Amino acid sequence: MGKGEATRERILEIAEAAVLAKGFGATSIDEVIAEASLTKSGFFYHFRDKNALAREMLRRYVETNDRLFDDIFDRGRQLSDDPLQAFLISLKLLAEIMADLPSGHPGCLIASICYQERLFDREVREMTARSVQDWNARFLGVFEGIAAVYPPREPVDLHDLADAMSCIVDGAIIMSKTLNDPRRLERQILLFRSFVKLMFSPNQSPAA
Amino acid sequence: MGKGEATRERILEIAEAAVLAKGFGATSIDEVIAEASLTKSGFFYHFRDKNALAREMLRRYVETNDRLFDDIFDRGRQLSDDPLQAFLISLKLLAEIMADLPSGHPGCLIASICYQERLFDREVREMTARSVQDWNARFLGVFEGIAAVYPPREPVDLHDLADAMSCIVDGAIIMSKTLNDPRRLERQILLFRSFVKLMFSPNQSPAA
DNA sequence: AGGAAAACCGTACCGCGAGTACAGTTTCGG
DNA sequence: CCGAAACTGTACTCGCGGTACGGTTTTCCT
Repeated sequence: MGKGEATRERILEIAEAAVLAKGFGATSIDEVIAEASLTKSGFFYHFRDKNALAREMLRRYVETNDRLFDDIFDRGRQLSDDPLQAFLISLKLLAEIMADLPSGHPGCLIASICYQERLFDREVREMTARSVQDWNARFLGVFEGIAAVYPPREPVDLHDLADAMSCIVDGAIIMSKTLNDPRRLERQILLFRSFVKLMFSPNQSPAA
Repeated sequence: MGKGEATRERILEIAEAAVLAKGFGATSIDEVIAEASLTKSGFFYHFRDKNALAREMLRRYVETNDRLFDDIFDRGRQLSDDPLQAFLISLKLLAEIMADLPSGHPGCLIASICYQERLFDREVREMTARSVQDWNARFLGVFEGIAAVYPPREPVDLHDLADAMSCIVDGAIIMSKTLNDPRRLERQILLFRSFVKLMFSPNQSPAA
């Protein structure tokens, strides 16, 4: 990694934390460059404007999350051949990772951008839409695999179930941040896990 | 309603739409007053600063939502004496209302504030936390009523279930806005409805 | 009707942050 | 050691939040 690239990464990291805490519109370049020990000229050498910064931040964020999901679901499949069990394991892993974040989840950049849409150009908004759709498609694949083996107890649209994954995580992040209680995120993920388990588990009376 | 109060309402309405679309930090007072046909002096006559505006916006938003929930859950209870059925009816009503919003849900002000927390004073942040807790408590009461009659199929913490309500709505609003597809919100509410139904329905084999 | 208070308007100003322009300087890699 | 990459420094424009304050209209109450 060249020196320039390292600086870019440093800027992006600082900017992301600031944007998640205060919003994009309220994040000043002056403050970012102060923390990065850089001059304004230095900043604009790397990013032509604030929108370029947003694009790179988003690209970085999506990439990181994609890798995380890849890891988690790969591990789930490694640990069980059964698609339902594999998914339940993955969800547990996800919950653990979220619980282990030192000061809670810093926030979802897509949600942050969503609430400031008019600030960004079309390209950024298309990137957010695309990444959400990608995640939905990923989960849809998982649920289709499960449903092929275990018919759902209630009639359920697998698309909606796939969407629910992102919805719950995003919603729970907001609640965790608002109430300043990081554990809520973990608990909501585990609750969704219960739901999936209940939905696809073979129909039988509970052991007494 | 006096004339001053009407102006205040007009300002709040315009500001809310702008904040939900662009974020608080990026919403300029100049633009708000232009749309409200008001001068800067007029604005500062009503609100001492931007934080006072935020406080009033939030108060208004919470009040509106509280009334909506009151209505919906009252109607549910009117239409069925059974707590589970009443809740399922209320959720259906909620889904319908969300689906009928002409251009989709405009956004959750609490989520918007959450992603710009550092912009607001302690009072505003405490108001958001308090209102979320109130909603959670409301739903907890509902689920306790249901669980008293129908023991849940899976061991579930009713607090988590109550939290899930707000999480899903908030998350689904974000997805709806990001994908520009208002129907997702409705569908997620109905999916949660299926979950509750499945969780508390008496254990029996499905009719063949 | 009249008068006081409420609800504004106009103007002038300050400071901060985004962004531009551009010339000069350091640092790194081949 | 040379050229490109990675910056620094300075100086400027413009829009926005916010202040100050005097003047004007509108409303409401007696």
